[in-house]
Amino acid sequence: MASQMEIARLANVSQSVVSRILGGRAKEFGIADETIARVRQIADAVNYQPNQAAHMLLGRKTKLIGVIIRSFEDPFLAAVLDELNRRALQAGYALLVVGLEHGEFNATEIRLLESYRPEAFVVVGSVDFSRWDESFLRRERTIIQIGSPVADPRVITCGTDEAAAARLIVQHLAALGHRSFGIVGDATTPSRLRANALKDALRERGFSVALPYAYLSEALATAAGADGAKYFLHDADRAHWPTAIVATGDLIALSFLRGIGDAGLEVPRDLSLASYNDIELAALSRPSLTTIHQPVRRLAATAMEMITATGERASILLPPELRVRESTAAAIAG
Amino acid sequence: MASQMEIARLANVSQSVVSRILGGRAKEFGIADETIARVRQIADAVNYQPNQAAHMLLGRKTKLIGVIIRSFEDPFLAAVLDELNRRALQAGYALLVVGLEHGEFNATEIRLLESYRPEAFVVVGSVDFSRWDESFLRRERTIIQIGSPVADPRVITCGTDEAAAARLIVQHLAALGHRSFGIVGDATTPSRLRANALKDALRERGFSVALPYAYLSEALATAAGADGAKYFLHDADRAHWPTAIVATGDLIALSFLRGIGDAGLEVPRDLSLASYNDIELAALSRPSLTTIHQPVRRLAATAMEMITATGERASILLPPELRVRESTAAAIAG
DNA sequence: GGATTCCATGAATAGGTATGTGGTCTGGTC
DNA sequence: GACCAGACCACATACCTATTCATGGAATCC
Repeated sequence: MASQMEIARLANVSQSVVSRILGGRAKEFGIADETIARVRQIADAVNYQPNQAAHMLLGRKTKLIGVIIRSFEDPFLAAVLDELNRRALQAGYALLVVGLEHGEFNATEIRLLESYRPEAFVVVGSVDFSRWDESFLRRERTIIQIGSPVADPRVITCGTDEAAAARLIVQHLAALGHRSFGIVGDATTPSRLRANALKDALRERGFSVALPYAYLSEALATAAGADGAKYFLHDADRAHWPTAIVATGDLIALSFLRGIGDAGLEVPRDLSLASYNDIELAALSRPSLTTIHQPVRRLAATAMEMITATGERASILLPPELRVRESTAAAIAG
Repeated sequence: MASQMEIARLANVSQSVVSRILGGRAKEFGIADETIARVRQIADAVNYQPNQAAHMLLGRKTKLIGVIIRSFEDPFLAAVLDELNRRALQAGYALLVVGLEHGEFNATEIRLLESYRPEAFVVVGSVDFSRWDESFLRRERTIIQIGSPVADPRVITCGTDEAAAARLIVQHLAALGHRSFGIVGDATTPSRLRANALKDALRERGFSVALPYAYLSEALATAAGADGAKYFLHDADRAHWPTAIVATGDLIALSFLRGIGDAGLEVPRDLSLASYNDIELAALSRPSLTTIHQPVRRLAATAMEMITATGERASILLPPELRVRESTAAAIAG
């Protein structure tokens, strides 16, 4: 709380000397050892801490990273945030965090963030940038997005290859003999992206996509899973039932699982279920989930490197990995 | 990015006029309508945003709240953070967030936060303040802790009544005929607090606590649940097995559930399981968890009110609520 | 017409830090 | 005894905004 000025008064030196000592440039300016020791000791005694406001005002680095997260409650995004936090602290950065209401752009929130002049922005999760304010995206400001890549050239993405992920899932399910597929998701951007990638992957292998079985609920996350289960269960025509369902996220899968189970169906006996993200609980549910693993640490680490690095920066796609667990099994003989 | 000075130059007025107009005090100073319009328009054109650094330097409100969270990955704490975020944005505050490594105090991290001079600190989750730096706790700075109350007079707590919660659980299990109890948790502060509260509640009702069955694993969260399951299963003396287990958190309970299930035991047939927090997935697991519900919104809202309010502030204890679900049932006849 | 009041705006300042420039000693050199 | 070189430090400034005080012109009044 004490300023350099106060310390200067107490030490009987000028503020500039204090600045040079505390800034670690004492030797460079040939300040007497005795003075250095005295100032250091006083600074310690009054619990000196640099005033970031003054730094910012001097046009120096703010050592702030603006984090815009789609949701705190999504365990995958939370894991990214956690790793981001770790890396940022190591690099001496503080995180100025804003969660998006309903995952949508909100000018007020972003402006609030901007007024603190963070050095870079990290968008955690997939969001629809097309609705975002041009003035936010336009400037030559580092914006790094972590999650499913969004096709926007103004944003540097650090994510996993969704097309490859979809192919992994489809290939796995096809190898188990599945021929009819369903998709459950919510109305968020990542869900949409994954649903599209899945349809592409299915088409690639010659499977026709029974469209009514691609269901993106208006509800969010866990509610979407329950909603999706209802949707599938209420279909009268059981003959057309898919034998495999892909959820666009583990939370959705877990809630879908519960909904399906409540109706007396069993996974994977009656239905195989795969999903995305590999949150911690995916391995702990019963049945455990076959899901696409996300390299959370590498994603966050890469994003932080991009921020601290100075040179060229380009979007990065990491290869996904499928963790096969209990929720997928051979299709029942038609 | 443009400053008031630049706008002033462009509009051919002094910076003070710009300040008065953009500060919404134009009328108060009787500035000509034409001037107001001109300045407003230019400010808009250059995308003016106030420089928080200058505000801070003027000794004004920083509009920053320092958030210290025990873990991003705990869904309960994440939910609190989410609600805190919502309320803070409404009040025009930004959140400067730091996650604690291993839930422990770290002077460097806190100092980083302090250098931005937040108006208040919110500690999300229960932490052991006794190990914290005196200089952080000493000053007359608002520090509000959300979660299981820690007995530290320097910190204002906003949490649920752990003693009452423990009584609710014990009463519920006792009513189901349970007479032998076990506790599973990890080595974190909230786990310890709850374990102690549970022991007190059991003692109150005259149940002796078989101490070996209060197991606080060194592992964290989900790992602790699996570890706890192993611990109980490896006990040779099945005769002394408790019929009801209380986990100190839903994540621990879910992982314990999986571990117990892998050994062929079924909840609640062979064992009743209760826990704390009522995270979203607690209702979606199979079996769903009987758990203490936390009034997340009220906790966060109350904390924010304490920050914005000016008068006296005192710790608040909210009454807990037990959500009875599938994981608890009548004890097997001894 | 000189004094008074109002109106619209300008100038100056504080706040904490880093840095370029100038100044004051001490001790040594011819 | 005048001069010089280091060694050590102080002064001044910029950064951006809110605010106090001051200024200038125009209109009003007796």
